[in-house]
Amino acid sequence: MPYKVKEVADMIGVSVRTLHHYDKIGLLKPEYISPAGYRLYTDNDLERLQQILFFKEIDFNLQEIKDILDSPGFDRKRALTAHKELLIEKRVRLNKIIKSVENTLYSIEGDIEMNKNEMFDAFDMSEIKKHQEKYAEEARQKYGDTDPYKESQKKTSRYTKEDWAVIMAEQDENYKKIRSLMDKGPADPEVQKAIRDKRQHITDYYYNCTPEIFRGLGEMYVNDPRFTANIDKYGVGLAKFMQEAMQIYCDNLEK
Amino acid sequence: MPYKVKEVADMIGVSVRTLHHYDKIGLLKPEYISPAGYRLYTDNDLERLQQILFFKEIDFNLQEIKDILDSPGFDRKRALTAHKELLIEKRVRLNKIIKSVENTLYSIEGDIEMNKNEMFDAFDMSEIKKHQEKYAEEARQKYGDTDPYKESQKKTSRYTKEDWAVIMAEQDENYKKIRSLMDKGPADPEVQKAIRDKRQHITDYYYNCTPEIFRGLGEMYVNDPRFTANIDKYGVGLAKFMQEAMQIYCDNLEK
DNA sequence: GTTGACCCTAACGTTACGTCATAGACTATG
DNA sequence: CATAGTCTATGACGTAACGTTAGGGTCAAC
Repeated sequence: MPYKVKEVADMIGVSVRTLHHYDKIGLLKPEYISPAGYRLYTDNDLERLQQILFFKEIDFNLQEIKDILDSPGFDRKRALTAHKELLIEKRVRLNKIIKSVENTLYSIEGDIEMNKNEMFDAFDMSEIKKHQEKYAEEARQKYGDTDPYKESQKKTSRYTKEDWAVIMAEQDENYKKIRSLMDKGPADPEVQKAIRDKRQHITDYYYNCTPEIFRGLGEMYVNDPRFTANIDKYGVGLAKFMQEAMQIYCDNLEK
Repeated sequence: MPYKVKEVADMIGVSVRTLHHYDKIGLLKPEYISPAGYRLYTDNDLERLQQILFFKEIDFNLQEIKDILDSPGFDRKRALTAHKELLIEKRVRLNKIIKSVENTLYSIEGDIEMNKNEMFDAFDMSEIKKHQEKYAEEARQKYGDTDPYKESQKKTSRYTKEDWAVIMAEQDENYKKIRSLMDKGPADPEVQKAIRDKRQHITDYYYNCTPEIFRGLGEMYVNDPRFTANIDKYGVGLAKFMQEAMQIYCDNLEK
């Protein structure tokens, strides 16, 4: 009981033309063809179509999808990881744009003509460099000229002022969340989840934060007074608490 | 001292071909043409180009940009407001996608095969159709009914399960934040900022929340026991506190 | 007076389909 | 069983915003 084009189209929510197209470019050829030349799709075909839509949704183009689905040894994990980075960048950018639109709106509301320079400051890259330089020296001492450091430099060099606002806000939220959970103890599931988010945050925006690095970072939170001071702004003892939670988190990873 | 194509291109960061294209479609015609037929751009032209790039950045197409820049009475505020909605929707979707990719990654890491239904539940395809309908509808009635309820219905009908998760999480954060600020009093700047966020949240995801409506909403928080109970889950007295803060917020708006 | 960098127009290529146009296949009903 | 209505097929042109040759002038410098 195979399905005809329109049945598939209605079931999955694509157009008939799309199926024709996928057939033509060899991305999805129906398993059977009726004597009259009708395309007859099986459940296998539907599954493949689902896969196609999944990859399309995350912005692969059709050729890439074909490559992915057709090569058996394809490294999906790496592809997805790489792609996730792109998506994050996209989101950072989108946030920036929304902010910019909001600002323009506020300025219109307030009848204050936004001058063009201000309007385009949002898209200015040079501003950021200064901000970056400020931390560069410090970071070099801490991390040395290691890979994570370089990777971070590469990534952060692409961020704008607005990106930083978003990143900082996220970090801020995270600290606050963890502080609010301090009385539950460092091993609490919610705390551990927040710690995982913290590591994810670092990986997303700075560099691939391995467990070893993450553990080391925790150590610094208590051993480097600058870190401690910075974190304890959110609550006395937070730095120490985070270090403990991070250690537990890393221990659990190794099991 | 006008600029030639390549100079403009290098200065602003677009391709020469793009300038040719904009010229051809009448979006940006250089103020002068040299005897040899060279395009010669003035500072005015550069300014217009900046404007073009701004609107392009926020995803208007070239025809729309032309309309905006060429009609003096164009209502920028409405255009931007409408556009912001689209961007928010885009972000909600993007978040959903990132989550899905992350889940896929986790499942790969954990060697747990994610079943296909789970994998694709996230991508409700009917959603896409609605999105298309929305464009047609918007074009037809431009700005028809302002009834907040209908607007909200229209908006929320487009949200998927995943969207709701994001929206609810935001709301949750907001309540928690305000609760944590309760001892500062309802007029505190931080509280007022959170209240503004609250209103923005409503406007973003539900309907255009005017000050009058917002004030009325505050009243309901204390007068409708269902609201009160729901909000006071976050902390006893929060509903009352929010109502006071919202009142102060609205009072300040009127000044 | 010739190089090399720059300018022009014209026109086809790209992506992922949408949208006809034309014509055959299948199903239900009178 | 003829006919209407729905579905199927294959072209083939249209879309958006340019990229990319191709073929041929222009200009300042050496």
